[in-house]
Amino acid sequence: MNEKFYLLPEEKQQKIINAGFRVFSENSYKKSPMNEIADCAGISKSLLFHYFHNKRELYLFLWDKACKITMEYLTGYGCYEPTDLFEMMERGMRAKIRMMTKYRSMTAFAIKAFYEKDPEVSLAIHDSYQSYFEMKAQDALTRIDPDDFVEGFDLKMMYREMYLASEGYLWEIIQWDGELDVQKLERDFEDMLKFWKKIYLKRGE
Amino acid sequence: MNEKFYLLPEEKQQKIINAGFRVFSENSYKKSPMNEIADCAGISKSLLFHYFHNKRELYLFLWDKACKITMEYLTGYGCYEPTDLFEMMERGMRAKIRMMTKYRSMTAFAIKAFYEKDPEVSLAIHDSYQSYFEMKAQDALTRIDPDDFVEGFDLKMMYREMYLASEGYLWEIIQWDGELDVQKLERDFEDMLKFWKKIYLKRGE
DNA sequence: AAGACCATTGTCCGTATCGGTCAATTCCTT
DNA sequence: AAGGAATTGACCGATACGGACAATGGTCTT
Repeated sequence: MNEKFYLLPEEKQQKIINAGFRVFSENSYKKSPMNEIADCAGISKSLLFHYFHNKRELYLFLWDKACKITMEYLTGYGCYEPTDLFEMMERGMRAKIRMMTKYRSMTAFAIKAFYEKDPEVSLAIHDSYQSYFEMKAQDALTRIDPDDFVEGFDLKMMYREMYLASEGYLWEIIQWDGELDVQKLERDFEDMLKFWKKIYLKRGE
Repeated sequence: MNEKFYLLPEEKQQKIINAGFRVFSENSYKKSPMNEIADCAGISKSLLFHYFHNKRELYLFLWDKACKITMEYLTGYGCYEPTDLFEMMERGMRAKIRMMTKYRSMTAFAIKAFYEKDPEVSLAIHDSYQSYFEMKAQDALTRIDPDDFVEGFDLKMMYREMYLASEGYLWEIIQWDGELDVQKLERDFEDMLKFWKKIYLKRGE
């Protein structure tokens, strides 16, 4: 890509990036016209091609951007610091909610890109994904002390339960296309957490 | 549409219909080429236009088909008969799982169609949706006897919890693009239900 | 065998859109 | 005014689009 892109005023960069997220999140890679992206960013197609030499380059740049931002959020909210399970879920969810409200189309884009099948980009996406996230996950269950929980049920089941509910929650948010109320979302999720603690934990809190 | 379509052997009808579901579920209405649908159904574009005089007609036909099948499943599995809440959730989920495995792309299509914004079809979709489903829902919570549940927590919260987890579950299924194992899915969900009963119900079962 | 009927297809059309190029224009700085 | 950078409009060849229509080929009847 053309390094001069970074010399643009922040605001203009953002506008272009967001336009890319928007269009690519609504269509497959192949059916996302550069034209539309340029229009959506308020610039000419020519200028877009001036900064990104071709479509693939722009797409991969956006993917990388999305990964970096996600990474920032997750670490910024302490999701990778060792704590107990609920604390981790809360941090993770808070990070995701914030991210989704501030960069909604980016989140949608990231999901779609992850499942993109076009051979022109799919391989690069997957490779990049591995190097970003894959090793970081899955250590959630290891830092659990089973003695904290009420007896007689499957811990994995509980984790899966919570995981699915969170996913359903995020899915609900993504679909909704009105204005998002961060505070309300966070309150909602806190309620869910409280509810879980009450039910799953011995001490109830 | 051309009524002769119904005279085709069932198998061929299905192939065309499924092709439609596939393509329309993967792209927006505008960016779903009739060409692609015909190819996917193994017939010529001309023949497709022979049965459905234009794109809009095919799209709306598919939507109607999806609604009808959904309706059949829901009633067929007794989802509208009055029972207790868990029984209802189980029936509903069983219906949805069966439907998603047998008509996966149809389900994806229905979701996408519901959110379609193209003015050429969006209005018709929404009107139709209302006449199909909207009045039927929301009576789930009314047939609950609060005495059955453990005390001290919000019933609505619980319902929301379960609803979200189910949605997350379905979302997971939709994304997965390998072969689906119905039995495993149903076992999974039954486990979730058992888990819920154990936690939420006084009697534990 | 001839014709009638009908599902199915190939071909064509006019238009629109695609990714991408490039010369021209505008804008800013000195 | 001049030079360089930012930005654009016009253009290209290719292709894809929805849709129309005449031709093909098979099957049944007579």
